[in-house]
Amino acid sequence: MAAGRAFSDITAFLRNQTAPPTSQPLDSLFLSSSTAPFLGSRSMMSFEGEGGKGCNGSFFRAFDIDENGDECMDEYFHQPEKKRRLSPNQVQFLEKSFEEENKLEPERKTKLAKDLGLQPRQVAIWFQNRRARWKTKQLEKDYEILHESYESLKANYEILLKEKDKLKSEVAHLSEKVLAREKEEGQLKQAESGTKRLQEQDQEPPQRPVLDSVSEGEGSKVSCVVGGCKQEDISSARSDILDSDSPHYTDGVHSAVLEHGDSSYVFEPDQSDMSQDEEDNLSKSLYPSYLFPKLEDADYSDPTESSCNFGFSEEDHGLWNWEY
DNA sequence: TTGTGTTTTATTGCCTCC
DNA sequence: GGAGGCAATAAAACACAA
Repeated sequence: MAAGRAFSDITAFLRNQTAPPTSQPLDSLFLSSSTAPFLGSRSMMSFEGEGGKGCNGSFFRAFDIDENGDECMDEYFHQPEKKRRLSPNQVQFLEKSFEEENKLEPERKTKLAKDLGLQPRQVAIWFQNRRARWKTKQLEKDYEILHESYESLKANYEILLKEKDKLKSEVAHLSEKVLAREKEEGQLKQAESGTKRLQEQDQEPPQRPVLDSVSEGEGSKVSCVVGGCKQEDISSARSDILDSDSPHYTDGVHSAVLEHGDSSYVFEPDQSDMSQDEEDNLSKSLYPSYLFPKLEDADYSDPTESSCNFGFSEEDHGLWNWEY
């Protein structure tokens, strides 16, 4: 490498240049305290001569001219201090060293300074600034990672928020249906009690035991009046009423709900206006276990025996067991 | 060429550690 | 108390558009 060769040649040259007796006063300047103007950086000009844009070659010119007299050199070294950038080769060398270890022990500092023809303080400053740049970069990286993580969490949060809203509106919709059902049941009971009263009025005075009339074959309607209504009669009556405006009530699910008689347990998704996909989605999104703890407590082992099966078929029960 | 923004080198002041 | 590290800052060097 020509540049590398030039670099080592110039380094050697510089090391020699600081030695001559004529530069003896300069050495004392180079070794001056940190508070004094630092002139050691002038040695760097030689590196910039390899192609550095900032090079004005004044160092060498100064020495060339120096042969003609001391005034020129004095003039050069008394001009205001100017910063000199390190050459690409010096920077490369320092970078490699930094990669190995970003802290600088005194021995390493001295060695680096010697190898590069720099003042140990310059090497220390370079490492100091390099650590600062590394820290800044690291902070930027950390920020980037955190930002990505934040964006991801935000996206998830928004999805969950939408899902929550959807569930909320479904719950509201279903609550409305439950209320409507309760209202219908109330009307039904009113109608039944009205019928009872009418039938009681039609009865003869209770001179004979009621059971006699049964034995006389009055029919099941009479026995219903005395012993309380038979379940099937009531159920069929309810079905008659409800079926008139709710055709889908005739399926097993809804009739079972009615048989249970406790409307507070009624939970009936109206799937009549949904496609199969929507039903599937609803099944997964609508019935998370935490929403309906009562259902969680119910025994689904035998839907026909359980008083808390809510009229759902066995395949329906599967919907309640999915993990949210 | 010049104005302006960025990068690099160097200083200063403060803090911690031995 | 001195050495060394760090943050903040100054200032020179550099890049680049107009």
